Amino acid sequence: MAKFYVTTSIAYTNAVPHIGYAMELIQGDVLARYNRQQGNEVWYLTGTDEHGTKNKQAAEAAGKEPQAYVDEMSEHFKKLAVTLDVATDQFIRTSDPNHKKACQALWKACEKDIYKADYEGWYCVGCEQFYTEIELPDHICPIHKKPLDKIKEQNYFFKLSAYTAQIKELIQSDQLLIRPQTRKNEIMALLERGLEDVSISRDKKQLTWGVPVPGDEDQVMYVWFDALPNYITAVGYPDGSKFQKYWPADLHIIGKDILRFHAALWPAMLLSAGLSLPKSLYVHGFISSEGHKMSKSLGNVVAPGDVIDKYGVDALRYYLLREIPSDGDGDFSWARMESVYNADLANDLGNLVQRVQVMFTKYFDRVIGDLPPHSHDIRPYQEAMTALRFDKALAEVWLLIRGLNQFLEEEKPWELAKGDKDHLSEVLHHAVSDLVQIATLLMPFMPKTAEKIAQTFSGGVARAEVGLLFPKHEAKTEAK
RNA sequence: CGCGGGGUGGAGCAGCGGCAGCUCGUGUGGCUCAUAACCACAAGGUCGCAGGUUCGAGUCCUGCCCCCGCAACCA
Repeated sequence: MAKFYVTTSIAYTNAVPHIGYAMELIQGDVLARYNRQQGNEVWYLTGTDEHGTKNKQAAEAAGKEPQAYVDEMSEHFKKLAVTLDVATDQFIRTSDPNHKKACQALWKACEKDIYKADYEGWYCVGCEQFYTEIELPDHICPIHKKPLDKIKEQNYFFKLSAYTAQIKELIQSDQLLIRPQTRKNEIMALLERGLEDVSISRDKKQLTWGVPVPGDEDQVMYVWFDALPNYITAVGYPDGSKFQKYWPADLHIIGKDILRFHAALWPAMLLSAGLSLPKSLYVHGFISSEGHKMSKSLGNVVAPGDVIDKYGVDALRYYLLREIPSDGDGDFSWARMESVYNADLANDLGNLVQRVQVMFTKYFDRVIGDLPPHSHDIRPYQEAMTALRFDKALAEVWLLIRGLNQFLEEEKPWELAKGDKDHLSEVLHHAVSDLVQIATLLMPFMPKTAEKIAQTFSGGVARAEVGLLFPKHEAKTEAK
């Protein structure tokens, strides 16, 4: 039995969860469930990133103490996972005392690559944050409309530059596998230019809400140096037994915006500390809404809960996994959601399950009995899963679903029912066998739906009481 | 010359050197087991523009136009 340790990125708690984080959680869940199904020993980790200036500001804006604020925000993310039917094994919070202690241990393990130097930057007192020359060339804070101060302070730096060659080699050779390929290319281009040392701490005057640098009370860790280690502190770094068992992670699921942290800084930290590197990164894209970047001012931000209320959890999962390309950016639109729900879920799949169930009920008084073996070659599905192409895997399942609808059309069981009962039985048993196989393939993607299909034909009996999988949406609206 | 993604029938996408394909929508027909569902057929594309390579180019090369992200603490 192999182990499979998969993580999502940890969500930043300065805002409520949106659909992008939901997608990441769901993608992780698909892989976790798929691996459990294969008999692997899975550890699926997610959590929240709770330190840093922005969290502190968000807390102040909400009139709360930072800890109270992140406690509350973290709950939103935990609840989202439950709502989405995402079965995580662990939820880590970077404000956990254990995490902080382990971060400090990692800092010490990296100490040979840490040195003190002057950091100079443009600082906004209002934001409590540094901006780069490139971000704000005019040195005016866009939020506070005030000139930035040029501040010079002593910080700790990490010798990231020293690891450029080594990391380049590890990524090039796929020892640290980055998928999709285009993201690997992107990071290789960055490595080609060379990595620069990075500041990994802030003066406590600028950043109070974070993990103290061990042995220096005046300095607090830069949030990434505290966030990235969650993947090892969660499982018990430095000396927990789970750490021995699960590290290195098999896969980190991340968004494209944080690729460089995971493909450069994180590996360098691990190398410095003498630890193994994660085996692979999977980088998903962004979701736009109605063709535009989601933004509050445009009013097109999609809350996962709204979609679930209208269409149900599995429909949201299906949309995010099938309609958003697994290797790039995608778009969410309500019209498309409606279309996908009706066409793929209600008409193709839901109706198919229903018609087979009804025929057993009508023609055989519900009795199914034993089933013939599954008949379909699922290698294309498996290949898509291995390649992390959730969209393609689902497309393969839908080929089976459409194929079964066609099969019924060709065999015309409703006509066989008038005479050839033997052949009728054969045809319908084949149909149920197919549906059970389809349910198995769908399980990682839509666990509730898969379960319902299995139940509909469980115990050798067709069970009408399980009900429709995806009631037509018009009906649902009228019922409200 | 900052980096990257993209422009293919009404809509959303696949194809990435060899007869332009899929889903939705539309039209016609079939069927009646089914959630007015399912199945078949059809209409609809000078594959962003201009050059080039090739026996042959959405597919490779060059230039241009247009959209969309990112630019080192927004998944």
